Amino acid sequence: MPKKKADKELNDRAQHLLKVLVSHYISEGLPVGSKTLAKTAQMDVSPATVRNIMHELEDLGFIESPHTSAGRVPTIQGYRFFVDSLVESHPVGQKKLLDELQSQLQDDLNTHELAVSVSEFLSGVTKLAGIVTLPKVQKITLRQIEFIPLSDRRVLAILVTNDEEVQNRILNVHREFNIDELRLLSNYFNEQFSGMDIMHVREQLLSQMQDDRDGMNRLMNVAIDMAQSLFGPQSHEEDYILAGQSNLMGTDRLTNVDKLRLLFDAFNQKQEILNLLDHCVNTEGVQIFIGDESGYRIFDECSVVTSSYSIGGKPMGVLGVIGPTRMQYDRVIPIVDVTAKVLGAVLNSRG
Amino acid sequence: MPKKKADKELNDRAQHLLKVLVSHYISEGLPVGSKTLAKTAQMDVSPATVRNIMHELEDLGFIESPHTSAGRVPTIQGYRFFVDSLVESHPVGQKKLLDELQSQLQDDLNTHELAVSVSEFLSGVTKLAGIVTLPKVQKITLRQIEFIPLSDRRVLAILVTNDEEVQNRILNVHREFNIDELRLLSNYFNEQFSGMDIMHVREQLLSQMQDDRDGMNRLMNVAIDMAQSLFGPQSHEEDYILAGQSNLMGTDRLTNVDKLRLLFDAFNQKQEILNLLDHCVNTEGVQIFIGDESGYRIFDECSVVTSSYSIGGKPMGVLGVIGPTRMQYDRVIPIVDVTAKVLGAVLNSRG
DNA sequence: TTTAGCACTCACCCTGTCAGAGTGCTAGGA
DNA sequence: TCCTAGCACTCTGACAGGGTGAGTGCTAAA
Repeated sequence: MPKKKADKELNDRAQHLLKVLVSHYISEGLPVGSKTLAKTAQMDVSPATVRNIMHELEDLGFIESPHTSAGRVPTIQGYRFFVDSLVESHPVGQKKLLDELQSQLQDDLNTHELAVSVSEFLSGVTKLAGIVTLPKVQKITLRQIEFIPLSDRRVLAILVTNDEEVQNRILNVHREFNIDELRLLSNYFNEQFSGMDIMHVREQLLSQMQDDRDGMNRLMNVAIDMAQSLFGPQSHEEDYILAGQSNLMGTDRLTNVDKLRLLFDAFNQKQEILNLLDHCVNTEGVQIFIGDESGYRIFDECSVVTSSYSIGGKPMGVLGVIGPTRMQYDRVIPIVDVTAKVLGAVLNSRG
Repeated sequence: MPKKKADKELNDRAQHLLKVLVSHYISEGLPVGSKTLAKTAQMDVSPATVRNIMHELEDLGFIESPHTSAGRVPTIQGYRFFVDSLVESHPVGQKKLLDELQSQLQDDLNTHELAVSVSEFLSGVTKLAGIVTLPKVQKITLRQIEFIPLSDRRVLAILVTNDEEVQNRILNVHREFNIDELRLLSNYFNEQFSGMDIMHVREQLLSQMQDDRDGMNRLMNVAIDMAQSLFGPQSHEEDYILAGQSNLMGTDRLTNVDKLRLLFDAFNQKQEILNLLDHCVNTEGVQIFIGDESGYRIFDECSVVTSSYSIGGKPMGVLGVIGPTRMQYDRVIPIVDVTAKVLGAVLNSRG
């Protein structure tokens, strides 16, 4: 039985102390000293012993002292250990939580409104910033299409997809079309493609393009011309819903105005945040980025807790919360987890 | 010639000193003392004289001292005087500004995108928060309408109005309609009402309701049923566009986290801000609220500079900036003014 | 009416002191 | 070999005291 400390391993006692320390620091926000820790840990060891162990923990990089004679504070690695050791720690209260969320999600919300509700729920219940990406609907079923002529060789296309979602796009076309031509065209589209997956529509139209175009009727030619821009990849104007940003103000060391400002600017520009969230979408379960683990400097002092939600077993989007590194992970993690499942369920039930 | 000071009036010298004091405070951010003021004002008077006048100004409530021996700081009333005395002060640089703005406003922006651009322009050029309300289009011309059946006795109505704006509404109807019925209905609507003002459509339909319904055909009856919910007052989901909120962080005394937080919460809830902006919409020219003049506590430490913009001579919306009380009014006011005019012009040119 | 001078008042900065908390180290005990 | 008690040391934060500088109010003279 090798009692000699393995360089990267912690014995049970050290692990326990580390957990207690992180937990204590999270709740109090002050560096934790050996005396306090010895008392809190309920282990019947003296502060001196605790000091020795803390020294070890510091050597291993789990904790650090802000200065010579303050207590110790968890490092990112320390938080990481703490978080990883939280396995289904607080499943309590989830039932109540679930009810609360369900009651907020009324039936007649569209997807966007649903995301807003969920984001506000997350932010409200965690007192952090909530974030919900709109579902990346990969399977878009075309239901109906209408064309309306605008001035200047532009045509407004209205796509009704997936029962209730409506998309409007303006197409620049090479000549004027009158109403009757466009009606013919929309009839053609609706007859040929209604109920089909939008990707299929595109592929089909494009493959026909390979064939001899002269052999086709005029309508078909126009349809092909339009297909590219009509069914091409779309850019949502709003890709995620953020709520409760102001909860991040004045929390902890985020009082630092410059940091906060960077963060808020990032929220507005969205791109960096989206990159991070995109990475999460295909990961099962709750994912946690602590401090700069995310690889984005903006989140230096923050942690991001996310979970992807699924429709029909396929992950379609991400939700989560953003808060200071020193957040109540034991509470937040199950909340994010359950919320993702509820949102998935709601979206599923709509077929 | 009454040289005795009228209780509420300031002689030229005092006015000048007040202006210089405010201006100096705005640029430096520090309380202004008598010596500094005497030097800056270029009036060839001694600091002692200046002190006497400052005392007067303090009695009249234009300035105040933060504590016994700091210089003086403008009160809200002082700012108000300063601002009111700025008549067309800095018309310079407007040409350049105008060009810059024009170049940013590309032709193919829809109204929403236009508002975003303008808001970002305002925030970028003033380094404050920019705000633009979406035009309150009172004259909505119906161009085309389509109905699409959804499940559960619901019908999706798509209204194309004013050439390019598209609105989607879900109607709860009393029975199922099939596609053909709905097509008949939309044909009826399009034939009868296309090109008409939407208010007229509603009135006309409602007035017909007074008549004997039994005497009408079935289609007409359905149309009347739908009219109420279809053409009723709508609620925009996004009523104004805010940009550069983060510019408000760390400015001056807004470092106060709680204040800032209140402000950001107000931005999110929108209602209070909208109330304020609504008051401005029917006012000609630039309007300025300094500190709590707006009547909203959230803006205690802020000033709001707005101007309404018009389409066809009728004010349709409001734009402006929000910043700390100590902002460069002489620069900001003409910017807001010109921007409103440009936006109006752009919207007008679209007919 | 203006100016110069003077005494006074604060806010701010720097310094020193002190208590409290926490540590590292060492020596003794289990 | 591990744990513990004790001791000396360090650092922070709060507090008090003194000096400085900017600014004021008042008064008396020009």
